[in-house]
Amino acid sequence: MSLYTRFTAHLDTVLDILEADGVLPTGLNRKPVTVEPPRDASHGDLATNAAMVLAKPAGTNPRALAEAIVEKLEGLTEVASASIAGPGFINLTLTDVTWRSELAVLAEEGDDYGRSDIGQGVTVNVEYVSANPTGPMHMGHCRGAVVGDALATLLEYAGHKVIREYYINDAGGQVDVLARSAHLRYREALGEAITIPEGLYPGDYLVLVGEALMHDFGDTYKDKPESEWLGLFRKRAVEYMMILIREDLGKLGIKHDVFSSEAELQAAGKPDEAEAWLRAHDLVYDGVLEAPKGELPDDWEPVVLPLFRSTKFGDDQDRPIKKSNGSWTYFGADMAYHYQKAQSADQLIDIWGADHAGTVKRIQAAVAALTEGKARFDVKLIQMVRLLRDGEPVKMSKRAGNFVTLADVVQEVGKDVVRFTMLTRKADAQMDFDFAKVVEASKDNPVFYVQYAHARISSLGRRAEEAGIVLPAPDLSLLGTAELGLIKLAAQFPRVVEGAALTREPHRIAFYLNDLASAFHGWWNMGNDDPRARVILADDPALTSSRLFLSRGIGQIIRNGLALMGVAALTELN
RNA sequence: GCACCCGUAGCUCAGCAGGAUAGAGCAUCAGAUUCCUAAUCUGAGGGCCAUGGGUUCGAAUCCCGUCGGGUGCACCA
Repeated sequence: MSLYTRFTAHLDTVLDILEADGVLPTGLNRKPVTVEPPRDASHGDLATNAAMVLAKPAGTNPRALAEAIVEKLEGLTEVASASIAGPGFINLTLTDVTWRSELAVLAEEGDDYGRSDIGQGVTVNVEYVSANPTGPMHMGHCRGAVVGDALATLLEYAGHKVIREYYINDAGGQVDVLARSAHLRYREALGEAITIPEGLYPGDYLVLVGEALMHDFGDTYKDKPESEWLGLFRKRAVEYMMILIREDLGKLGIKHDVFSSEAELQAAGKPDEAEAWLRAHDLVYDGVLEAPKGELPDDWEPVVLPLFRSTKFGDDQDRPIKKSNGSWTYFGADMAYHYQKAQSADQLIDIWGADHAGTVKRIQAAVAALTEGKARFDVKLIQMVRLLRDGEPVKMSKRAGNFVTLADVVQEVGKDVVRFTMLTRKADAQMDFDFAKVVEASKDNPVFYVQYAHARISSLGRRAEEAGIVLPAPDLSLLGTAELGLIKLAAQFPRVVEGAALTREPHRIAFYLNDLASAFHGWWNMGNDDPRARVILADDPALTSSRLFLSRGIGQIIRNGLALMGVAALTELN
């Protein structure tokens, strides 16, 4: 239990007592009551707004209530002092012993320091990546992949059951194009000279697929009409693409639990089931869409389509679930897919590129309809990443097939750098990824800065050994003011993890680690001005041992934080 | 025309489950290196949190309008 959680419980007990004493009426809503570190450290270690938010419903004034609460809180052994400030804040200062013992807790819990059960075992399905199976992964997919994966890890750490899922879009027109492109490469593998026409995928990665297909089928389908091979080639080419994609994901350290196929979903009749249910509830009807506002497409004509009443759930327009040729729209299938996911999870999260922002409302409407409002469902939009090389945008053309692949980037800068960097911005803010900057060894680069702190800590252990200092058991009472400051920041880690999990914002971990690293570097550098402030003091094994203990604690937190981000901690820099 | 996202220091961005005097890095200026890795650190200046209202004891944070930027707008995925 984190220190903050513990004090929330303490405060709760105090409020119970005040209720029993008749100072507070029973049944007050305590939800707005918070226990947090104050922004300004001079206000103490913890602050609560309890008196302010409860005074009004209790029919008393904040100061009087605060006094009653303070009186009880002062009785706690962990509290050094409690005071009332401003409009009714209660500020607590904890004893040094309390903080020092938190350091012992950290050492004791190790890799689990920061783990919590706030998720209460609720199952969350996180669907991320879901790149079309028509080619290798490129950098456009990267950020969503990392954010989704880190979020999944974070939720697990916070006590959720997590299903990591990938939706294979293998039923649309683009996989026909893939099949035709693969067939062309197949003919090429059989010795034919080919030219790639406009509209087919030109990428080199299909050469291998063509060769594989040649091994699979010999020349059986070389000159056959499309109708004889299209379905088969589609299926086989998608399989090969998924092997490629899994490999790419593996390079980023990402492994999904479930891969769901859109084609299989349709073959199993899931969209039909969803449609039938929705029709029975008058949520699907046959109708004609209004002409789109703004510029009218050339080929627009009114047609009757089965429409889902997404307007009933806040969308601007009802949405077709089938095309005029009778096949399912992407939305029609996706709707059924989300319904299927909701069968095995309490909550759903989709990680999407921001270019799909326009379709969020309809899928949320569909989930609300099909689960009758029971499943929490969030769509997290991931903004674009601009690739730069020394400040200049990297030119890419998907049509020419020369997009920057994820594998190339991982190869160039490394998995850990890619993952960390992708988490140094809030997901819904655009970001730049500069090949030069992300590997720069300077404090401008948080990836490096955090790793450097960890490397320094690791070096301390080695140094102490080399110096041959015989270390006694650490005596935490030797740690002074500067060390306590570091401990207080370290003790916030569990709170940061909880906050990141609740708001589903994994980037908070990266920012916290940067702050922690900064505090550590500052502490370390005190040793430059004052040699007595160094960690390793050959003539003072007791102090050395205590400071090493603290350093290791900081190192532990950096490792825990990095682990949540899927990044390995470095023990030395090269 | 409509919807969504964004607007915080000169620049890049945190902070937004409402909390006290709005933070960090870069850049600028002034300092620290016989050093446990200075690949670092210390300090200073720099803000009508786009704007106008509203809710609240309290708003950068929540709600509405306006302005500015980005994205997407029929049976593409």
